[in-house]
Amino acid sequence: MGVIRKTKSVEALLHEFNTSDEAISAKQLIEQLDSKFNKTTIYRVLDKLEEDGVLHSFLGKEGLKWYAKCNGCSASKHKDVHPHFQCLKCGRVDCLPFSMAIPEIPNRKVEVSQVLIQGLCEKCCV
Amino acid sequence: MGVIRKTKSVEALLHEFNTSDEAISAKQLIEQLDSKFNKTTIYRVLDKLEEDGVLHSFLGKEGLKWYAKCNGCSASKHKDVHPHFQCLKCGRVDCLPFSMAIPEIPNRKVEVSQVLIQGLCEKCCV
DNA sequence: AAATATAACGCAACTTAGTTGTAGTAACAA
DNA sequence: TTGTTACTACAACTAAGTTGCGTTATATTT
Ligand SMILES: [Mn+2]
Ligand SMILES: [Mn+2]
Ligand SMILES: [Zn+2]
Ligand SMILES: [Zn+2]
Repeated sequence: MGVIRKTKSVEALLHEFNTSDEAISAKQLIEQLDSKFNKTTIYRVLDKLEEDGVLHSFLGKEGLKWYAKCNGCSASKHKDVHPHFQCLKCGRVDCLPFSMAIPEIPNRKVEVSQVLIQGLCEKCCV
Repeated sequence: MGVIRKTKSVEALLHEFNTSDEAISAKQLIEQLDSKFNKTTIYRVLDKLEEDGVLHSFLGKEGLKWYAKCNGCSASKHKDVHPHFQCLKCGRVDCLPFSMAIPEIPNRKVEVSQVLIQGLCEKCCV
């Protein structure tokens, strides 16, 4: 962790991610914590937590930014790469606990890949 | 909604996609055709062409909307599903001509999936 | 060829996720 | 307790994309 102070907003955000296993969108966090923190603060803390390897981010269905806890990442190395799943009915998003093989592509150098699978989640399936 | 008239904007947009094999972002089309058509028109024609199975859309790196030609799709069935590649250096995007197997996920019903691979393109690789 | 119906157009105003600049405040180490 | 500066709130901004509406162009009918 680089230089990050234990401020109220940092603790509130970490609390959100520690009391849920799902991903949370920046939008949702801003709504939830609206009375307590300014949206700018939330965006900046999220940035910082990502830099420090505490969270990772990705884009969901409508191009919104989502965040989720990292497992075993650090400021210097983000190694926790995996696909994400978004429910088309309730909108919830979570990290899928496996990795997908990315094929080599002729004449191109693959560096990252992001996979977003969409469908019905456990709760909406039944 | 099959009723589409052969207007100047429709022809101009189709021309863009017929003279290039790459995907093109809405943003780029608006810039390119700025002197000829209003951006609202461009967005609406792109919508229409997608509905009609002429184009398909997806989100790129920064959440921008990209479009590319469909192969063998129709208004009733979009069957042309494949990953996309975006170059981290020049920003260009194209369709990858193969399909990726999406794993089944326990207790979930997979419906769609979008894969965006990022790295260096053919031109930027050397 | 003219009249008609309506799809498509341009424009301006709007929406909204996310960003930027800045002056004041609070965390933490000295 | 004091000093440094990371962090915060606020307001103003950015930019991709959307919406409403009066006008224009395309295709169809007469
Ligand atoms: Mn994840
Ligand atoms: Mn494609
Ligand atoms: Zn669901
Ligand atoms: Zn390139």
